[in-house]
Amino acid sequence: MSEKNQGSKLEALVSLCKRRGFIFQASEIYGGLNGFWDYGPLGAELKRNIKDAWWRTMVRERDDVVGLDSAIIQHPRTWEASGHLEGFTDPMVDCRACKKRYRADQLCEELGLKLEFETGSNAEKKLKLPDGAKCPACGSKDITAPRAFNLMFKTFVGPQEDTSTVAYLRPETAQGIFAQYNNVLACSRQKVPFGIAQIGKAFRNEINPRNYTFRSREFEQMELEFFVKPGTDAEWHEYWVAERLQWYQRIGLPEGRLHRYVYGKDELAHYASACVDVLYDFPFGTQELEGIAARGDFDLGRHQQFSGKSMEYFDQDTKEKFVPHVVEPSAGTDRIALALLCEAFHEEWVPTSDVAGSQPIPVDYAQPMPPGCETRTVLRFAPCIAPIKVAVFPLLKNKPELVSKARGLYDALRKRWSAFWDVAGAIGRRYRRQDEAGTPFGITVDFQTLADDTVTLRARDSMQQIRLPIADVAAKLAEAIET
RNA sequence: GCGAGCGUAGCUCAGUGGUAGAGCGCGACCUUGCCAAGGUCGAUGUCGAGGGUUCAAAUCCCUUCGCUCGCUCCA
Repeated sequence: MSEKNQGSKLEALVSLCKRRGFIFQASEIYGGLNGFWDYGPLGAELKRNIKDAWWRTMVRERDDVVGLDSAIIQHPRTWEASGHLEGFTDPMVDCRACKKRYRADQLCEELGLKLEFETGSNAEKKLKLPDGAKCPACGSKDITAPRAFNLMFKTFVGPQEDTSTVAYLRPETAQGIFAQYNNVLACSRQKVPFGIAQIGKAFRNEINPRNYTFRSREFEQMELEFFVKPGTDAEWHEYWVAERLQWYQRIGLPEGRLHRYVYGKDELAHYASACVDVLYDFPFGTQELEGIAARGDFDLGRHQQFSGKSMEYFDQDTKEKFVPHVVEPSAGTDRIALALLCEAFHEEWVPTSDVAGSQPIPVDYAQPMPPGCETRTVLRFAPCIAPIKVAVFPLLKNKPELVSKARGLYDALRKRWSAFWDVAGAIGRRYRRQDEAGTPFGITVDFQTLADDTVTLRARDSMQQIRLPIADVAAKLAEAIET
């Protein structure tokens, strides 16, 4: 598909997400707020399903991982220890002549110079460019003073606003895990190797949020910190990369559009021994869903240093004492939600006024629509992550016996799955509405149901119907949804 | 943050100084035996927001917010 078509595909998806209630712009009634998004009824279900799938795979189905839900606001020292307070500050300069922008430190490095501090008694140190600094592009010396960008959201604990009460909204959930490492270890009876998993909101004051929800200022992370014996980092890192790639395929992202980016030695943070990003082919480019990093003992070591509390682990078998090394698979829930939406979104040509069972064909954007066809928009979510699993319809709403029979089935199914009830309009319209919501199954109660207790089960992707006894419905759905 | 473009109904968009529109969608009712069907009726809205010019502003000017693209950034 051409770049233009990719762009219009994303536009069509954005429009559908609003129309059907997946994603809304945050604070829209006040003109919106850059970098923030709200999830509507279907989006909330979708995200919940992603998080449930992750938690099930990473925590419940494993013996060696336990969960945590730590506070968004941690002691400010946390961010000194983690390096975020310093490392998140990228001083930037602009060339007034040619309008290019640079990171001040990178600009200086390029010119073989060093960034300097303003002389003065200001409590906050101000950076300044050294003499001789010039724009590498146009050579102009008319460059703005470095401006500091702290990418952490700042707030105050308690009603007093001064430097003693400054706190930050966490830029990642990981540090809450490291800070509670000792407590979790003590209560969970886990032994190294073991992991602590957490799902939660994180906040970054991104310079320029872009690409729909891809880079947001408030977002949700799903992070595992997996603690291993020093020296076993590499094998565990490899293990988790493979595990995670498998998980993405299970929730419906095909292998062909997933990629791994292996960091070169020169790209790694100084304490890291390996890092692999899991990438997905978004319409706007191939971008990260998750980073899996082998971080050594950097995090626990730093917290040990800053808190004065020992983070050492005593291995009963070998009688060794060590600070565990950590392997960190860190995924972005909102990015995964966006990837699933992009992957699921399809437009198809379907013959009009045809009987049930007509086969849809994928839209060929290079061709005009064949005569006698119309476009069907369908979200082909994997059943396990579809916001609504099944919709139940009485064939006609003005026949009370159909309505009450269908309602009974709906009430039974909704106890187990998220289900949808719709009596309004023609049956075909109701099917198509569910196609746009990504609902994999539609069940219709008709007059034959009243006679023999069978219903039709219509599949979203093929538009095919089968007839089966009501007694078999739950098993049939479970087969598709719960595998 | 810089540059360019854009912002009108839920969605897609028309409307260049003079009574805010279309298609689709949405709601109610009727009809209707399985793929966006037909009929009748209905609601769509501070034309992104604020200010200015004008007898008169969706339209012209300024500011601001948001979106898109490019630059930059992505620890």
